[in-house]
Amino acid sequence: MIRISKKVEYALMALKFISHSEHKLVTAREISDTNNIPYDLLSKILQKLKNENILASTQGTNGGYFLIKRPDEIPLYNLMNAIDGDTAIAECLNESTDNYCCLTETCSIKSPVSKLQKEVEELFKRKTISDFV
Amino acid sequence: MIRISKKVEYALMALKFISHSEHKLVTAREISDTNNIPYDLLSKILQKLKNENILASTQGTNGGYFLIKRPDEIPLYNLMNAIDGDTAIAECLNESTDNYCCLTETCSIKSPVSKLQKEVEELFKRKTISDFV
DNA sequence: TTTAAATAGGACTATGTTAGTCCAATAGAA
DNA sequence: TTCTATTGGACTAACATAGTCCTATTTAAA
Repeated sequence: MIRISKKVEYALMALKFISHSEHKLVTAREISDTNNIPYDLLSKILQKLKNENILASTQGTNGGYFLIKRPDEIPLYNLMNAIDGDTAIAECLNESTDNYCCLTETCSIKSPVSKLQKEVEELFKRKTISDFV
Repeated sequence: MIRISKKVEYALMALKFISHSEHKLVTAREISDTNNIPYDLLSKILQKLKNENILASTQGTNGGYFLIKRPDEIPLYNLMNAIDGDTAIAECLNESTDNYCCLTETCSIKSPVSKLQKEVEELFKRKTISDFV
């Protein structure tokens, strides 16, 4: 099963909402209420988008979030990486060394799977947030 | 995270092994031993490939499995469906009615996500087992 | 006709991931 | 000082995946 996570869906909905908003700043509460997204979960997601320099925020009363990149400058690939971490389609394709695959010696399909990985990656790099807003 | 399951990886390895074998029949044990795949798990996978009319089998001593389709006639998409069930990239895109998404009314991204779904699907339909053997 | 080798298949468990919750701290405007 | 908002750590619940165990059933060979 190959699936984009609920968190990424929520992120897309949030970014759509923010990019359509007339106000300078949009609060997590607003987004949560209008899109039926659990508030606490959404907060975490927005923070990750901030850390990835997709959003910026101001705290305190009248605070909120705003976009600091144009939607067409944000590949879906980056969004997914920011939220869920690695996007490798198979564990063994992960760069991190602590994810050593015990089949390394005998694996007969590593090369074609890598190729598939690249094609999926390209698809998700081509897609940007502007395709969703 | 978007990922093909270990089961699908095992299926690809098994199909590669079978398609390269000189013998008419290949046993689950042979495949399991030479590829380091857990025997019981592999058995289940081969049975599913049989139900999907990718493999056929004969039981009993000297029994085993054999391919009944050419690798280039088996889209990766079908393999994944046979083994893991639905391949929708988002829950809400599932056809089955018992998978009702509670965001249906408010979901703002259904249409672009559907489009992405189609593109991913096409990629996995284009790829066939012959790309892996 | 017995035995061994093989597929067939149900039920169960262990582990890991995802989604979601709870709580406390910090920042800033009114 | 109080209220509103982001920040962020820790935890829990639910679910999916991977793997195991056990018992038929089928068939060729001894």
